[in-house]
Amino acid sequence: MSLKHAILVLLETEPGSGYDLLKRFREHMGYFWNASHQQIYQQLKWMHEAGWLEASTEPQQGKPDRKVYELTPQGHEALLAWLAETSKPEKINDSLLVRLYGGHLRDTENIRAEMAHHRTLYEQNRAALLSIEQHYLALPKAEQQRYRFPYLTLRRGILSVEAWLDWADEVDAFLNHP
Amino acid sequence: MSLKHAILVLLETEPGSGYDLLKRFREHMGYFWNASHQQIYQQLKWMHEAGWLEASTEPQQGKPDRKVYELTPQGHEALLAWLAETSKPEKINDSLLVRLYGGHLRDTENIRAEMAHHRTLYEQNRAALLSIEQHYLALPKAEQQRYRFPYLTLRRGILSVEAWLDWADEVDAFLNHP
DNA sequence: AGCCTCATGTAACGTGTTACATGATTGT
DNA sequence: ACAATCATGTAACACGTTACATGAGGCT
Repeated sequence: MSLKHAILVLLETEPGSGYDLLKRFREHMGYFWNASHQQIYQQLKWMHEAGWLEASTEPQQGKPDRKVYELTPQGHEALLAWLAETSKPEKINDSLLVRLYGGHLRDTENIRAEMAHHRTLYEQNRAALLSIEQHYLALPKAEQQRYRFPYLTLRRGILSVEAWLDWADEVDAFLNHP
Repeated sequence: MSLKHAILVLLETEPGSGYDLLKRFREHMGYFWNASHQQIYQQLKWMHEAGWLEASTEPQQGKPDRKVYELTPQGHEALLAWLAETSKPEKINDSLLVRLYGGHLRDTENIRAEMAHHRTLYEQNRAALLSIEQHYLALPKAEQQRYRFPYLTLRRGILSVEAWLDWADEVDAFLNHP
């Protein structure tokens, strides 16, 4: 619900530019957070104006300047306050399920194709997550300890994708024996 | 991503008022779609103006008038066109995971309490879904056939909640043996 | 007396998407 | 030649949330 705070969590660990954040979201949080670059720049601008972030411009050769942001004490406080809040469960709005709910209005082949397409994406996703997990499990104990919280979120990604694929098997079985 | 089309799916089966739709979302689609009454009224207004819906006012005694909507041929067409579109996987933005990712900035007790709170909600949810499933499985074959697509979405809800609870067990084990 | 359900809506704000805009460097 | 990556942003629009507003009837 709050991209602002997701950005704060990332910047707390290490300062970075909008572009850096985009990559960090994709690399480390892809299975539970998604944001476009436009939105990241908008939120950075807002937080900068609100005094949560400090910006410094790093000139580069042959590339546009990098605008590196880091937390101010106010930004740190805003993050801690948010982390202490009581959270609500996520709102789920899954259009694939709406589309399936209305399956009687569709051609079965169309549904099968849609499921197959999504399955491919989920399978690729699962492979990527499992390989990240192998990488984590190969780390020495001390390193594992450092990344224990991100690892828990990775496990969520894995269990989540596997549950989707199990469900997809059920759907396929259903479509094939109506 | 499209409340408009979720509403169209519901109204295609049976005409209804904004208030009816709110209840239908809660009763039949709660595990994959959520909308507030304000938003439903806004979208109904938009779709009425766009010619997707026709409205008729039913006066009632001692209660405000009901404004019942049903699909126009254009609305039907819009729905079929949407169902035929290629869909993208849902965007996931799960703030609980952002909060856990930043767990090193938090008190462990605080995390445990948050997890326990969410667990209670998910367990209640699971119980509700399993009871709906029992009800479905007790129906005669012909009725089961009629509700086969909604049943598939129900299965998604069940597998999804169970996967969350499995993950919560892992998190608890982790927090207790750090 | 106070809360829940029925039943509708507006206004302001916050969040997210799509399209547009620029421009150098590196790889195929 | 063409696409990708690096790096930044604005503008318009779509979608969603919170707060406000009204008013009857039933339950505890």
